[in-house]
Amino acid sequence: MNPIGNLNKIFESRIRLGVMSILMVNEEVNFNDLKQMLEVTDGNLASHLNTLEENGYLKVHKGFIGRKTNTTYAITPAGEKAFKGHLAALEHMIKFTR
Amino acid sequence: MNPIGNLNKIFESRIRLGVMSILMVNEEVNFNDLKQMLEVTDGNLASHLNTLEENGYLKVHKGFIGRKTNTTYAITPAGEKAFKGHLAALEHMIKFTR
DNA sequence: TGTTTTAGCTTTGTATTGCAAAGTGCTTTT
DNA sequence: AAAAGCACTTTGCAATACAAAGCTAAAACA
Repeated sequence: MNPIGNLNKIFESRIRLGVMSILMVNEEVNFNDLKQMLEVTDGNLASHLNTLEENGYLKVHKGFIGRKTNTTYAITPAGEKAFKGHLAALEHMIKFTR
Repeated sequence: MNPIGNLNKIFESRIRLGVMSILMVNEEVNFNDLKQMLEVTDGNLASHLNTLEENGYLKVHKGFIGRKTNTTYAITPAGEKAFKGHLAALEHMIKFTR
């Protein structure tokens, strides 16, 4: 009945939506690449990554390339489940409009 | 490249998304029915309807049923175009994740 | 060796948004 | 006459978004 009842509040942000969809197709992506793909400021991206991590949807890996720091982000199983649920809700809503 | 570049800012709100998807399948719907379908407070709904109207996505018709007021809402051509564009962007994003 | 740049943040400040609750005016129902 | 419903508007607060600035450590450059 309610076409929006199953949408996930966390994924109402365009940036968080973008992060998740990028990480669904790329096993892990570093901070800078995400920043460039989404065309956002670094502070803004960092805070969205933070809320995704706080919700258990993302895991962070602080590593190195050679001796240069390289922080990568990847989706957790919980994140994948939540995101797929959200996409299903969106698809349902879209079908509802036909 | 950017999976979220074509999303419409106006439709990032779950309630506005809900209003639009309801009005895509129902030619016109009155205030109270929208309120019940979306399970929101009247003030909250009114303000979202207002922003949709301000953006030219909705037209409002203040009429009567008998002698009782009945305000109905319907999508404008611009609203339909914008919403379809947003759905296309969402579908594109969803496909991107496969 | 000193200076600048880059990566990845955190902090700060502002502006916008979301929302509930209360108030309003008109009408209908009881 | 009183209560309730409809369709709002207003108020006020809390959460959010975002840019900009600051910050640390390492790297690249001169």
